[in-house]
Amino acid sequence: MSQAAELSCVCGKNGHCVIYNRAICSAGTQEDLQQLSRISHLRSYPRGSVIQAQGEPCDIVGNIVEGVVKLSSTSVNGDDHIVGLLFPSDFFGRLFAEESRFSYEAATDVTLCTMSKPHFERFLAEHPVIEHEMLKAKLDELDAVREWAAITNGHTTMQRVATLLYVFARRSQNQHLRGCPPGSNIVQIPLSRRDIADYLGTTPETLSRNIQTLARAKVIRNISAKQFELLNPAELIRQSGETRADLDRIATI
Amino acid sequence: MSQAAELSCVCGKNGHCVIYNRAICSAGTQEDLQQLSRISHLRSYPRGSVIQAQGEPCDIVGNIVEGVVKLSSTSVNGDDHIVGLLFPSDFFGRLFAEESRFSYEAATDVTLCTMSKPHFERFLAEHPVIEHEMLKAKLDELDAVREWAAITNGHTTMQRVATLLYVFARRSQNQHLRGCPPGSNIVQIPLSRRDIADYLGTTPETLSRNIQTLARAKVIRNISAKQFELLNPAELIRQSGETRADLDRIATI
DNA sequence: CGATAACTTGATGTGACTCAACTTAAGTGG
DNA sequence: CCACTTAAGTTGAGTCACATCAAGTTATCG
Repeated sequence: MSQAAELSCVCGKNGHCVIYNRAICSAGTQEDLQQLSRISHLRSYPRGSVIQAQGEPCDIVGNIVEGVVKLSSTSVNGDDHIVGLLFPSDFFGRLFAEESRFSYEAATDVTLCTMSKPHFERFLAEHPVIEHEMLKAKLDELDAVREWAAITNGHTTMQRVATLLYVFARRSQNQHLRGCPPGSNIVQIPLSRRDIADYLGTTPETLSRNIQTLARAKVIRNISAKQFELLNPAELIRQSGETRADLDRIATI
Repeated sequence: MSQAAELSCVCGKNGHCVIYNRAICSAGTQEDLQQLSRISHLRSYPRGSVIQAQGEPCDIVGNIVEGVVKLSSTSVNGDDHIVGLLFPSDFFGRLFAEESRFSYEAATDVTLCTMSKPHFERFLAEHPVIEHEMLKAKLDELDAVREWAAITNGHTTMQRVATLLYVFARRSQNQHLRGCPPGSNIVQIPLSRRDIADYLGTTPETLSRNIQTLARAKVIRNISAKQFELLNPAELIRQSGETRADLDRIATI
C-alpha cells in the first residue's frame, strides 16, 4: 500500500490497455471508457503487500493488469486458506458491501487498474450494460469457485497437484505469458510453495513430495522452483482424476 | 420432473407469496411483480427428483418456496460432492449460460416458483433495478461459497460437523421453521446422512461417529435421525474452531 | 560472502476412509 | 395391521494418506 506508484490509467478503446479485450470494460462504448479512465489509476504493489485487509472497510476496486493477487481468509488460529487467485483482467474488490470478507494480497509484484469503489458503483448504476457484464462475470466466477471447491474436497493431494499443474499449463498456453513460447509445455507457477499449498488445502511438505514424485516419474521436469516442463501431459491428466474435457473447461474459466 | 404439479404463482406485493420479503422480487414495483407473476408457476418436486441435470441445457430458473435443493457436481468416478444448498427464498438456476455446470436436485420434497429462463432474462434486461439486486445477491453468495470452502478445507471433520449443526440451529431460530418454537434449541436437518456427508466432504460413517461423539459428550441430543437438541451450544462453538461472531455471520448469509 | 528465507527430505503419529457386520427405520403388499 | 423387504444409519477393525516435527539443502538478498 505504501509503496504504490500511481500513474493515470491507459484504458480505452484506443487499445493501449493491455487487458482491455478481456476485462469487463470491453462491453462499454468509447464514451463509457473515457469516463472510466478518468476515475481509474494504475497502481503497483510489491509482492506480499496487502491490497485490502480482511474485515477492513473496502474503498478500492478494479482490475488486475499484471501479476497474481491472492484472495485469502485467515482464521482465528492463524492459518489462512486461499479461496481464490486473481490473474490479469480479473476484477478485484468487493462491490456493494461495507467491508471485505477476505483479504486481497499481492502474491507477486502486481499492477492494478484501481478505481474508487463509490465512483465505480455510481458508474455501474448509470451503465446497466456494464453492470450486466459484471453479473455474467460473477456468475462464471461462482461456477468456477464451486468447481474448485468440488475438486479440493473430493480428491487426493496428488490429484489436486496434477490438476493445478495442468490447468496452469493450459492457461499459459492460451495467454502467451511472458517467457513461454506458445506450443512449448513450460509452466510458470508464480507462487510460493506455501501459497500453492494454501490454495490446494495442503502443506508445503506434502506438496513438495508430490511434485518430486511427479518429477521422478518423468511426468514433469523441475526447471526451477516456480518453473516446470510437462514431459507427459497424458499421465498428468490421468493423475488428476479428471477428464481432459473437464480440465480444459476449468482452464478457460 | 414427471411428478411436478403446476399451479399459478401467488407472488406479488399483496403479501400472498410466502418468501416475498426475502426473495429478490422484493426490489420490484407492484407492476414489476404483476409481470413476474404472469411468467412464474408454482411447481412441486418429490424428494430425490432432478430439477436440472448437470451439463444439460437449462431452461428454468426461479426461487425455492419450500424445502431444500442441493446443488451438486458428480465426477467421472461417480462420487458426487454437494457444492451448495438452497433454502426457501434462494434463487436457483443458471442465468446467461447454455447449460448448468451442476445438477439441482430436490433434497426434500420441494416447492419452487419457476420461470422460463429466457422470459426471466428478458425481464431482467428490462428491469435494471432487479438485475442490480440479483448482482448483489450473487456477490453475497460468492462470499458464502468461498467462506464455506475455507471451512471445509482447513478444518477437521468434527469442526465441520459442529459448524453445520450450529449454523443450522441459528438459521432455524431466525426463520421460525415449522415445528421449532423460537427460543428452543431444536435443530432440524432435513437431509440424509449421505447428503450431509457429501456437503461436508466426508463419509456417512465418519459423520455418524462425530454426531454420536457429540451426543455422548452431552453437547447435543438425538431426537431422531434428522432432529437434534443443542444441550451445550458453547461447547459446540468451541468444537467448531470458529468464533461465535464468525458462525453467526455465516448463519445469516 | 554471510545471513535468512524457501524448499526438500526423513521419521513418526493419527484422523479419516474403507470394508464389513449389525441395528434401526421406512416402505410394501398380503 | 402385521410380516416382509429394503433402505438408512450406526458401530467395529484395519489400513493409509497426510499432517507434524525436525533436520538438511538450496535459493535469495543485503
